[in-house]
Amino acid sequence: MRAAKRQTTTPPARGTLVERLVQSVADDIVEGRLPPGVRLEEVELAARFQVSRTPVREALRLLAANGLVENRPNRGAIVATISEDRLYELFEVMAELEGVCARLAAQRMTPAERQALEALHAESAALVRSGDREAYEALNSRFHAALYRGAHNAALEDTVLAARRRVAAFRRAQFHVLGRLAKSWEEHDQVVRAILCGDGDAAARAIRAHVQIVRAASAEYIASTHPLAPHPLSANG
Amino acid sequence: MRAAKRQTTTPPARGTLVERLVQSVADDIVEGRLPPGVRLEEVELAARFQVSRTPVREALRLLAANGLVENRPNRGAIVATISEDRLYELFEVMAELEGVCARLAAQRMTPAERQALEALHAESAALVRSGDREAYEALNSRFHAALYRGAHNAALEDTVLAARRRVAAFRRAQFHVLGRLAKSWEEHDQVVRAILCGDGDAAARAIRAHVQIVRAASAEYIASTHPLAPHPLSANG
DNA sequence: AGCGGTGAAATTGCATGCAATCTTGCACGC
DNA sequence: GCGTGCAAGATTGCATGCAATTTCACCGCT
Repeated sequence: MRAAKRQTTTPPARGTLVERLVQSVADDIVEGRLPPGVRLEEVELAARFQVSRTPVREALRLLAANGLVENRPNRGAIVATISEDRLYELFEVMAELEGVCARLAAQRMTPAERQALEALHAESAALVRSGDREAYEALNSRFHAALYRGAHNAALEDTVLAARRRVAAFRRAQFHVLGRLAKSWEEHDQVVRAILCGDGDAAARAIRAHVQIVRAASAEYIASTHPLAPHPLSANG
Repeated sequence: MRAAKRQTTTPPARGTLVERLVQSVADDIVEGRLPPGVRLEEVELAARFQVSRTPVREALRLLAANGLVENRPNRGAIVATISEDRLYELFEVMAELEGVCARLAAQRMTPAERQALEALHAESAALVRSGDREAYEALNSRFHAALYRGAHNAALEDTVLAARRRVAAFRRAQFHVLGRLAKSWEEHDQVVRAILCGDGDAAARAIRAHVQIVRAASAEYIASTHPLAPHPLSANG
């Protein structure tokens, strides 16, 4: 246990072990390296991270509390799966929460925050032209995060970020649908304009529509690649 | 903390140990038997529940993930404290989430659900007349729960229930403020009427106003009993 | 007296071991 | 042939022990 404190993969040993495990596994799930349904065995994870089972267990329970893994008592943990209906529900929650954030942000953002949001938005325009999906997605996250923060309510921010993490595991590659990049930017544009005008209701409507469109795009993409749940309802293959 | 083991309701060991610990400690916090700021030492809890530290640790981490306890690394856990500003934020989140639920419920509730909501509401009227605060609070919880369920979105229901648990630890005894019972019923009445009419926006407005009033009443009560945080700046504005 | 260093006690973090439960493969009986 | 019971392996649940960190009282110094 002596030299186990220096994981050359992660620069320094920062934070507690459990925190790092949670972060690492959560990233793997959200980034798609651990697809839904994969079993997460404690001994295997412990071996991979060179730690004992105890911190692994605690990390798995935390991830289960965050909705990223399912923890069946005495039956092990798996990466959270989701039905089409449930994913629809999660997107609806996201849409409503982002709508609330947008409305409050339109009312409360400081001039500096409005400028920063506009700057992010302008910066992403160049990525639309170059078609850099990955960079656009990164900026997209920052755009939405700025919106959440602009509501000036840390509890609301935490809530919507948690919802975003849950949904992120299932909505990767939304921009793979053709033409989504430019459309996404235009939808953002409406949100930005409404916020700069201080029209909270318009901003809420715009972002709710945006998320609903993202939902539709994600459903389309997911349906075209692999069925997430054994839902033989629409078994048109 | 002597005869606190009045758990005659669940004599058999159902569920996993950690689940029972979480439930028990969460109840103690929400019901006020464990006030904010109290230290939760692992060995003490382990001794009280006659278990080892391992399940206690996992339970504490889960409670921390739920926002009911604060878990400082290497420094132990305490029952979650909250500043006045943060409590205000939590109430705002509650108000917005309940507003979303009310709007969707007005659109989606089945006739049977509408009848059930109306029945709950009518039943609580008698408790207002008799002034039975405790019974009213129980029915109040069921009323709000029916509203959440009426939105027909399990993810939304989970989200708002989690927020409600977080805020519950700090809003006990809202009905101690004089006359709150009758006013609360009247506010509910507006919500019920709007839902029965199918007017989602009106229902959302009504329940948001209701929660904001509850917030004010709670703040009043809390300020009159004990200051939760050393926040001398009354950011009333 | 006030202040900073120091070491022991207290407490948490992690590792390991055993018991309980679930899974799986196979033999047995219908 | 196929379903059922059962036992061995695999996996999780919990207990215990040791290491690391924090806390705090005590002591010496300015």
